Amino acid sequence: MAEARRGPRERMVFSAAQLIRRGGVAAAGMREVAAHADAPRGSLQHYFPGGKEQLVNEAVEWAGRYAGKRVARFLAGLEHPTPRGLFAAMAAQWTEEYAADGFAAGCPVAAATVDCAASGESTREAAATAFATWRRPVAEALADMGVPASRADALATLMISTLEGAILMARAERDVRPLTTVVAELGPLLDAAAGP
Amino acid sequence: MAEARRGPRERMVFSAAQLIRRGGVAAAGMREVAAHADAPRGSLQHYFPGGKEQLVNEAVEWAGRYAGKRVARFLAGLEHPTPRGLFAAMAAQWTEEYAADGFAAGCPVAAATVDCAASGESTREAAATAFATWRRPVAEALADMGVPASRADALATLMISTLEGAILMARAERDVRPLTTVVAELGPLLDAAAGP
DNA sequence: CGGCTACTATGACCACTGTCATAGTCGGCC
DNA sequence: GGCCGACTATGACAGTGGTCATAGTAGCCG
Repeated sequence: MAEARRGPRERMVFSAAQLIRRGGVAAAGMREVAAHADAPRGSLQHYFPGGKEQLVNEAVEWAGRYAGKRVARFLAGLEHPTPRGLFAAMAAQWTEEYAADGFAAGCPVAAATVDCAASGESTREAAATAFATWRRPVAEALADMGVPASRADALATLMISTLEGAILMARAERDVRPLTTVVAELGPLLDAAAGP
Repeated sequence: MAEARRGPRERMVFSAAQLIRRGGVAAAGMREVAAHADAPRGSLQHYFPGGKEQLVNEAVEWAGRYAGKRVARFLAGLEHPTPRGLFAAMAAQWTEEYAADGFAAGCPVAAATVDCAASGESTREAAATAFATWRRPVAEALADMGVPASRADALATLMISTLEGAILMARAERDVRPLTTVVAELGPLLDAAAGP
């Protein structure tokens, strides 16, 4: 965090994602986004002529790219890459954040899906794109670890689904238990899929 | 659905849950809830003096009880109860709804968690209670199927987490693929936990 | 009948939201 | 300098949200 060396436009997208993470799309007001990004309010209509919908969509897509890139970082941090290790690292990012900063925030893609899947078609598409952007590197990593290509994508879907749900339950319970539990329970299945 | 033989109070709680399911808590206006429930607007402040927060909390708790009771129904519908069969039935409820009515709605507990976990402490507690109310019968069912007591609760957490995440992805993609995928992938693990 | 309680009806209030219109500033480039 | 584009600043607007205040109705009880 704490990169002040970005243009105001990117900062606003980032701030939008942060605020959406906390209270959903409706709770992330345009004025608040500008304030959080230390950006002038007048710039919103300049950079995002499509209005809030455009800003939200870019925030969701940004989150998808961020999650996708994190996969490579997680893999680099594992000396002995296994499916279970990757999943544990993905979950650990959340347990660490929750331990450090509390349970205020969740996944912005999930929030946008909940708030906009029925009303905002473009935002729903952005969320679908974000999930795909996230799932692809996971599936590729699984394939590299020996998971048959036919199952890699399915297991990536399983991992992301389970992680998203565990994030939800963890926030509701204010406890990382769901996150640690799903890692422990899903681990053997994931490693078994990577072959002998 | 379509039980008009309930009191206005219960109808409003039900309608609130329905509207929260679609667009989140913020999108479910009080006036809209009353209209959806065919209930007088003036009754809102009479039955829910605690305001919207109380109404939302009751809707979330109602959803938790509903989900918990569904578990018994699913079990009754399985002639040969297995963990996988239960999970498949839970997911099938969603695939069937999505096939019949489209992907407009998700889980109200998830929506309330996303929108209120950071801002509304009482709603967060209601969501935690709802998840617990849902998880308990699942864990008990698993235990009855032969899953060791020590693992039953963990597997129930895994099932609910995975289902919630798959619901999210399915709505985003407008495709039941995530739901069917997680059932197929998680099934063997669940059945293996039920013993030989 | 009077009186009481449960419930309904309706309008007003205030805080906000996203969006727009308009004007202003700054910096480079001819 | 003069011009022009990019960006900023600010106030207004129309709409909507939840909530409150007040008044009204229905039905039962005595």
